[in-house]
Amino acid sequence: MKETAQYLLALYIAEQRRSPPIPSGHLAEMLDRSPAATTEMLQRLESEKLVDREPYHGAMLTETGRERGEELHETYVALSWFFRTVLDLDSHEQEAMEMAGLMSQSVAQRLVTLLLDENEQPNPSVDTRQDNH
Amino acid sequence: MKETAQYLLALYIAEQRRSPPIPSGHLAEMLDRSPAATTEMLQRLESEKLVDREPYHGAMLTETGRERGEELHETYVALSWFFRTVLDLDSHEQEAMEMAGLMSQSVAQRLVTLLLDENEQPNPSVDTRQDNH
DNA sequence: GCTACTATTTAGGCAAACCTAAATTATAAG
DNA sequence: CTTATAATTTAGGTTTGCCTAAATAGTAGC
Repeated sequence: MKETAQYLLALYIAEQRRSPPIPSGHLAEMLDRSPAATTEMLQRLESEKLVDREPYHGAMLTETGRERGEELHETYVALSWFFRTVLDLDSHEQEAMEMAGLMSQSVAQRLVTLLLDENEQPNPSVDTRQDNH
Repeated sequence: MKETAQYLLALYIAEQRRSPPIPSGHLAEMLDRSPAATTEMLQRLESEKLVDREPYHGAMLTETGRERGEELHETYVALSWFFRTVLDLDSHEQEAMEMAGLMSQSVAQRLVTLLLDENEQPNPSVDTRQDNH
């Protein structure tokens, strides 16, 4: 039941870029899964009242699903920032998406706080990149 | 095939504290799994030549298994340090064990490097704890 | 408004990990 | 040395998440 998070996050992100409902094929591509796997997972999420589905057209987050998706997105952004700025690693957005759903609430929350603090009063020594501008 | 890492790491840690072979029941307790699940996983690891098993007595890492276990342990230590010192979270060793096996090589490696750098020339502003001594 | 094409869903199967209960093996006590 | 107890393994089953192939629904061109 951990993989569900990835679909919620992908759906959340997709809904920011195009208007719902999001075709299952689009999610399948984002997550590198078969269309069939995506349909199946969306049905599971629907039964958990996290998404609304319009068969053959697409899916969209319910209110509850959007709340969860937003949390995941915050964590995802914080993780991406951490990978890029602290660990000096590019192109790790996919891993950030995967990990966002695997961390405990407390770790996720502290990580988000860390990013916010860092944006408020930047601390150059935290940014380990060679050339940060 | 991601859960296997946890057993390797637990076995690696157990082997530091007591002499091999490590009874499956001991691993089961460390990982909060049933004895049956542990036996099954050890058999799988054995078929992958990562552990040697002595039925009804216990298991020990092979050379290959120990290499992998050591990597996982480094990552685990770095993660524990990160949780405690950067995120100011205690009692997250269990989560560190779980996550150690889920991260990519590159992220794990950078995290370990970060810890080593930090030990060489400590940077107080990275340690976000209120009272660190 | 058909028809051909594309996208989605359904059907059927598989592998990884887990569990409980039953069987087996090891061990400790008398 | 035998037996009772404790630990481990085997047997049988479940859930999650994935896949391919077949069926179905939607859509665009004529």
